[in-house]
Order: sequence, then C-alpha cells, then structure tokens
Amino acid sequence: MKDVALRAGVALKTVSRVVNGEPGVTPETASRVQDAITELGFRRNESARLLRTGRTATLGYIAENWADRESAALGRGVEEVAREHGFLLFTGSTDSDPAREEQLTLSLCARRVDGLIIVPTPGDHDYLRSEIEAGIAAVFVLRPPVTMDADTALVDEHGAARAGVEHLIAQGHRRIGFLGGDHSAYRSRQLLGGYSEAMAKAGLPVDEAWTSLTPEGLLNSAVTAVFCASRDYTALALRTLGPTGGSRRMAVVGFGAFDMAEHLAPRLTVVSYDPAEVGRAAAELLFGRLDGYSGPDRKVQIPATLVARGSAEFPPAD
Amino acid sequence: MKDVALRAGVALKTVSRVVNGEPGVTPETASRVQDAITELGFRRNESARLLRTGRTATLGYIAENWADRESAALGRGVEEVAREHGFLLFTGSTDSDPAREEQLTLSLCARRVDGLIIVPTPGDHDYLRSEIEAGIAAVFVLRPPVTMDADTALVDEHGAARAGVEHLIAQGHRRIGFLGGDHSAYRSRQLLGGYSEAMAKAGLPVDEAWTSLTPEGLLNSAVTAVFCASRDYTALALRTLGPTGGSRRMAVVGFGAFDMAEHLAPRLTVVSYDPAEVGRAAAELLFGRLDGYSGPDRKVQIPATLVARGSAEFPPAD
DNA sequence: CTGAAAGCGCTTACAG
DNA sequence: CTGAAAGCGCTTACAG
Repeated sequence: MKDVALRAGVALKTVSRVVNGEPGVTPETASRVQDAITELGFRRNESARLLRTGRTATLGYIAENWADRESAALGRGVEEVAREHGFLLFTGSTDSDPAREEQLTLSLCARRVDGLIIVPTPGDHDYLRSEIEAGIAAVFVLRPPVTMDADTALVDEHGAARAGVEHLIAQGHRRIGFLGGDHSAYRSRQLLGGYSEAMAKAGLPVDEAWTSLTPEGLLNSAVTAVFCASRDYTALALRTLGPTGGSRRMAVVGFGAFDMAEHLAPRLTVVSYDPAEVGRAAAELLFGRLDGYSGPDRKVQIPATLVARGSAEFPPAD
Repeated sequence: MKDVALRAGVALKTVSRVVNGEPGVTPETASRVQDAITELGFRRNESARLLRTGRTATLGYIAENWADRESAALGRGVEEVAREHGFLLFTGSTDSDPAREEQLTLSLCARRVDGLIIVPTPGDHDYLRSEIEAGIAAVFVLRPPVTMDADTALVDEHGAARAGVEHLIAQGHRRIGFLGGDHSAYRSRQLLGGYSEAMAKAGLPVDEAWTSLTPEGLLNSAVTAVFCASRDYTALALRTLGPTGGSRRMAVVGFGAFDMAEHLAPRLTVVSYDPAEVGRAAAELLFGRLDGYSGPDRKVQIPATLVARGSAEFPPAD
C-alpha cells in the first residue's frame, strides 16, 4: 500500500479511500491510484485491515468428525449463511475428545474469530466463559453443552422416535424394541424418551428387555419390530436379520438416512432430518448475536421426518 | 499486552518473551508477568503476531461441495496433516462454479493463507498465477487444473476401472457396458480409459452402444454386465434393474463406496478409494512446498481397491 | 478533495 | 537479564 501511494504520488490515506471505494476522491486521482495498484499487483492484506477494525469476519465450526456425513452436511449449512454475510469459515474436528475441543476452540479464539459453532464434547465448557465475556459469540449444535447455557440448535429426536414407533404401532405391532446402546448419550436419551411416550400413549407395556436389546439378541427377542437409534445400529440390525429379514421377518425403523434405503432387504423405514438445516439455524442464531441481539438464550429444534415404505413392510408375525 | 506490561512493571518485550517462552528472563520476573497475565485474562492475539511474522499458519481447502462424502472425507485428511503442523484450516465449497472458486480463493489469499488445496472447477486458473508468485502454495486434488501446472494429488481411476472390468471378465462376461454419462469430465475419461484397456487386453471387442448406455437403456442392451462410473449411476442402474437384478440379472460393478453395499440386491461389487488419503497426500505436498521444496511439480496417485462379493454375483446369462 | 500523525497488538533488531 | 524504538499493513480521527 505504501508502494502504491509512492508510485501514484499520493498519501496512504488516499489509496485506502480508493481501495475501500470511499467518496471524496477525484476520478483522476482515483484512476492514477488504480493504475499503480494493477501495475504493482497490490492486494489489500485483510488481516492487517481487520487488526485495525477489530472484527475478523471469520467463524469457526468445530465438528465431532468432519468426515461423517452429519457433521459435513451441517457444516455446509453453516457455510451458506456465513457466505451470505461475507464471512469465512474455519473448521476442525474433535473426535469427541474434550481436550481437543478446548485446544481447537482456544486457538480459534486466539485468531479472534467473531463466532463459534460447536458440537460439544462430553466435557465441561468453562474454559469458554472468559472468551464469551471477551465478546466471542458461541452457539452449540446437536447437543446442549453440560455446564453452560448458550444458544443451541438441536434436532427433535424425541419427536423422531415417537413418529417412528407410532408408525410401527399403526401397522399392528405391539411388542416393539429399542436398539440404542448407550442410554446416557444425549441423543439416545431423547430417542428413548420419544419411544416411551409413543408406547405409553398407545397403552402398550414395555418390557425392560426390549429397551436393552443387542443386535445379536434380536433373533431371540420377543419383539416383532425394532426402532434403531442410529445408522450404525440400523446397519447391525439389518446384518443380523439378513437380507430376507431373517426367520423373524422383523420390521425395522431406523433413525438416520441411508443411501439407497429403498434397495435394502428387508425394506427399511427411516426417520431422518436435514443436518444442513441445523447448520443454517445455528449460523442464524450466531449472526443474531453478532448483530446485537443480547436477550436470553434461544433454542431451535429441527424436525425429523419419517420416510415410510409401507407396502413392502413386514406386518407383525403373530 | 501493554496492560500486562504495565501491571507487571516491565517492558512490552519482556511480556513477549514470557509469552513465547524465550530464554533470558529471571524466574522471578517471569512469574510476576504470569500473574499479571492470568489476572487480566490476557490471550495473545495471534493475528497481530502473524502480521509481524509474515506467516499465518493457515491453510485453505476449497472443495466442490463440502456436504458430499468425498469432499468431506478428503478434507478430514487435510485437517489431520494441518493439525500436525499446527495449522488451522479454512474451508469453502465451489459447487463447481468457476466464479465462486475464484472469489473464494482470492478472499483466502487476501487473508494471507500460506497454502491452498483446491478441487479445481472446469474454469481456468490464471487468476492464481500472481498469488503463487506472491508466495502462496497451491495443490490441486481429484482433477488436474486445465490451464496450469502444479502439484496434484489424484485418484487412480484408470486402474480402478481396469480392475473392475477385469473382475467381470474373470467371471466370464464378454459383453460389458460402461455407464458413465459425460465422457468429457476428467473422471469419466479416466474410467473409460481403464475400461477400454481391460477390454482390449482381453481381446474383447467393444460395441459403441455399450459405452453410451443410459440407465433406462440397460434393460434392452446386449450387455450382460455393466461398470458404473459413479455412485449416482450405480444407484440409477440398481433402480432400473430392480431388487432382483431384473429379468436381465445383470452383474454390476460400481465406482465409489456404498453404505451397506452388502445388503443390496442385486449384490454389488464396488471399486473404491479412501478420500482421506488423497487429502493427506495433498497436504504433504503442500507442506513440502512450505518447507522449501522448489523442484518440479509432483503428482501423487492414490489407488482404488475392488471389494468383490464373488459368491453372490451373477454369472453371464448366456 | 487530500494528507500527516497516531494506533491496532504484536515482534524484530539493537542497546544497555 | 531487560528495555526503548521502529515496524508489520492497514484504518481512524483530525486538519487543512
């Protein structure tokens, strides 16, 4: 910039004015500056500008694992909104490790990102308090953080499981299992809540064994249908039941989208949501804060929808 | 930092020394500075430091669409290597739009990223020349750029198609189709090259109709097996052939991994590669440049492997 | 319409 | 072992 000023025979400030399109420059002077700019191949150093300005126009998105589809699609939603606002996006993965989350987050804060969108790891987030006080906005996605209140964008897992189980009940199933592994995880807990609500509403009793199923245990279980709490569990269930649904010909509803679900045997009903919507919602919350909103914490819930393949589904065997 | 210096009663430089762990500070002075740092909740502004230092310790990864699995998994590979080097990662998607690629790339350059990993759009990349001269390293992935020489990390699509077709030939197929759409796209061209080589090597003639198949045309085609050039085409083929392989009971080999490929009917053989490997390789090339390598352009090829489900496959019908 | 000065938060030489 | 000065590349007040 100094070089440009020298070459054009003007002051630094004038170059700055031209570069920023500020008024108050003779067309003549402006074009002289422009010439110098192109001749020297000058490009304004954004970092330097932002050092002076205070804002960096950057966001950080801290995912669990950027390689999984949910994280990536969510990030794409964040990116879209960031782009509309002229923001650039930093990304990183925690692999669910709290130490890694903290290290990543703090290094983004040291870079002075304006805001952070975080899939929280199980650890506490106290380390974030001082950063938030220092003016960095933070929104949590997919799970609420444990030790902290903040804006959140979540998925309506409760409603998703309820819809899935209601679908099975409508088909005549009465003994329905829940295959979900770790019930202490936030998502499993939500799904189990939805399952329980649907069963209770229909007046159906729930045997404890039905909610502590394992994939291998499916074949010897009393259930005629099963709700799977994740794509992985759905895959395991299908593997156990085999391509024809097994001797049990069990109905399967899974949480989470599958490629080519319609080509799977046994045919599968799926309850899924659009992760990009979560990302967009989170980014909107974040920009709300950056644009001055300072009210109480907000919470957005993205719904899940059921994609049924009714005609090919298994009715209860008995 | 100024505040810290004031509070600890030392000069700016001394604070800098403590923060950077440089030698030449009395333990006593150091602890006084440390106290001031924690009391004031001071965190060094990385951007300011880097403005002085010249390097930003950031990379940019410009994908086609961050939401698709290939792009995301590739990015994860880049991230891993970046992390090892203490670099942070910017990301963005082009949606294959050259204008968007240019806009994204230039704004990353304005932020003075040290390097760029780009999935090139079809457009030219002349706009990058001056940036590269200015010292920004660039590596292209998945496709070579059209108008420019640079380091590249690619997938061995040629070998992938050859392996897939050889697999079909070994099963006895002689009339094998290639379902690939736009033959002008880089990947399709490479795959078609591998297909042709395998057929030629086996002394098998290729009817022009076999390489210009459409998904709907499959049922009336003379081929007994088909190689699909992408996950999408594989899906379309399976959709057309139906869950039992259709009246044609055609053998299908597809390029690109599928969820639950083993649960698909008709059973599917897949040739796939690990996108994270491409990302890692690209990042290594990039850091090679940043670490001073200035030799001729390098090209890395990541191999693809065939995952056969031999026992369940369809032999040729005639 | 244009410019000289001070400053953003840090580091790099150089002195003491 | 410690510090005062100058500078990274830009912008923000303020004058003229």
